[in-house]
Amino acid sequence: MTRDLDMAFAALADPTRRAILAMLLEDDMAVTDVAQPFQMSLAAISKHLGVLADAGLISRERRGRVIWCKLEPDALRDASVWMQGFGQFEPVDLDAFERFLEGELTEPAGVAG
Amino acid sequence: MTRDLDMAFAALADPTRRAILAMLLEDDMAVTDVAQPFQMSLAAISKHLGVLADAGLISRERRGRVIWCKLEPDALRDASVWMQGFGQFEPVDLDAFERFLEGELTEPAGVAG
DNA sequence: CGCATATTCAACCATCCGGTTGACGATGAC
DNA sequence: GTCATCGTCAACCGGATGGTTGAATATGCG
Repeated sequence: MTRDLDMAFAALADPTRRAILAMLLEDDMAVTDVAQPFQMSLAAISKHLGVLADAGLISRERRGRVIWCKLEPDALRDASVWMQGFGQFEPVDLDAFERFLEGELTEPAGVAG
Repeated sequence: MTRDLDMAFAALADPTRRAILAMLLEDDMAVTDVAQPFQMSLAAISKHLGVLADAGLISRERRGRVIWCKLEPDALRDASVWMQGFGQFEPVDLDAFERFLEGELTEPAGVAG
C-alpha cells in the first residue's frame, strides 16, 4: 500500500530519526539510552520512536520496566525497492553508507559525538 | 549533507510526488501535462514540482513558454545508499518495483487510471 | 507500602505542509 | 497590439509535525 511508503519516507525525512535508526543498527536499545545523546526531552524522543514504530521501521518490546527498541529492516525493503527502480546507479556501496553514517552521527542536529 | 537527505526523503513521502517521479521516469514532461492526470489545481502541482526540484530529484528547463520537467535520478543515489546500508535484503528487484509502480499509478490519491 | 525509575500522555505552541483561489508575468499566435 | 496559454506568486486555511512542560502510568526495589 502506498500509505506504508508515505509513512516510511516521512519517518526517514527527520535527521534525529535517521540517527536513531543508525544507533539501533548496532544494537537494541532502551528508550532512555536512545535519548541520551540527544539534547531534547525524553518525551520528544518517545514521539520519534512512535513515528518510527508506526512506520514499521522499529518495534518496541516491554521487558520489565524497560522498553527495548529494535530495528526492523524489512520495512525498508519496499522503500528501497521503490528507489532502486529509479537508479542506474550501482546496487550496494557499503563504504558510501559508512561515510554517511559518520556524517549523520557526528556532524548534525542534537547528536553528541 | 544531512539536509539533502532530509529533503529527498520528505519529497518522497508524498504519493502525488512519487507518482510524478514515476511519470517522469518514462519521459520528460511539461508542467501542464504532469498536472493533467491529477485532480488538483495546477498551482498545487507546481508546488509539488518545486519541492521535487528543491530536493534535486527533478530539474526544470524553460523552453519557449513551456517548462520541461526532467527526472534527476542521481539525487536518489545518496538516499538509496543510506537505505541499502540497513538491508540484508536482495540488492535489486525490478519486478517488485514494477509492481509498485502499478500500484502507485492506478490505485491511489488523485491519479486517474 | 512507599519511593525511585522508565516511559507515555495531554495540553499547548510555533511552524510547516498540502491544498485552494485569484492575480500576475512571460511567451507565442494572429 | 491583443489575446489565449503556461506557469508561478501571494494570501489564506485546516491539519499535521516537532518541540516543550507537567502529570500520569507502569514496574522494580527495599
